Amino acid sequence: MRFRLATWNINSVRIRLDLIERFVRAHEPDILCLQEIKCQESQFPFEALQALGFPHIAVAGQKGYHGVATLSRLPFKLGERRDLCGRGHARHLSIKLDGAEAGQKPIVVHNLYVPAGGDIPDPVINDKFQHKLDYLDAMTAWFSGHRTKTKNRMILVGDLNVAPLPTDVWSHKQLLKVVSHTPPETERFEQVMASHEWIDVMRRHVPAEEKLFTWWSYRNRDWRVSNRGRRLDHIWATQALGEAAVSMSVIEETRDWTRTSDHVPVIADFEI
DNA sequence: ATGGTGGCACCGCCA
Repeated sequence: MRFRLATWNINSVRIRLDLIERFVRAHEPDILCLQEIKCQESQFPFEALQALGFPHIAVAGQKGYHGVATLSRLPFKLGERRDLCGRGHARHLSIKLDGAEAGQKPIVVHNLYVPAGGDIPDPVINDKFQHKLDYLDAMTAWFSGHRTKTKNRMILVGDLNVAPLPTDVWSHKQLLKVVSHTPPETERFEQVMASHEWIDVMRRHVPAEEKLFTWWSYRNRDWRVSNRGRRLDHIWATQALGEAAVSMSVIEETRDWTRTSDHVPVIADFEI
């Protein structure tokens, strides 16, 4: 079984349907995980996305903010929608892929949108930063509770809003005090990864010495020239699927499209 | 050192 998985923080699914169509036609993902859909499930453009070749759709939405959706050409069962910090935010959704081989566990795909954390990296005066740290801790606790780390077949994708490595930001030194790359965040990020021996699929394909970004601020006019990017979007796999991710690519071309998202899609091909 | 942009929904919030 081979499938192509893509993740993209779309920053409003409703106003970027044309860009989703353009991306899907060019890259033909079998599963597309979207974050920041910014709408309720009742407002979600099911018909338009089904028409793009995704008959199977799961949505966790809320009014105006956040929200994730997983679109699939392959049949799946809805897993769960976790509210990790109990604030009623729609930030997680998991699915279980059908068609697994006899005797194998299903493949679970987690789609996550970790809180951005606000501007000031101080949990005492900035509750949004506290929430982000709590959210990462809750992820660690959650995955620590999973058994059979080597046999569970799970993929986790999404906008995790942390750039963990020095080469995941345009300037390690200048961003150490900027939310997304501060030590309290990157340390927790490492703890989440360790909690289930998650594999960083993107870094399996691009050496840690090389810069690798998935997000460029809207505030930099010429994003390609200034290249002040960060790697905020991630694809992880459990040990049982680590070798199955046979290729990975960051689709930078979408960042040049008119009225696009500030995040670009990341694709991984799995050969199970 | 500062301000720079964008979406949604409300008369700012969140990113």
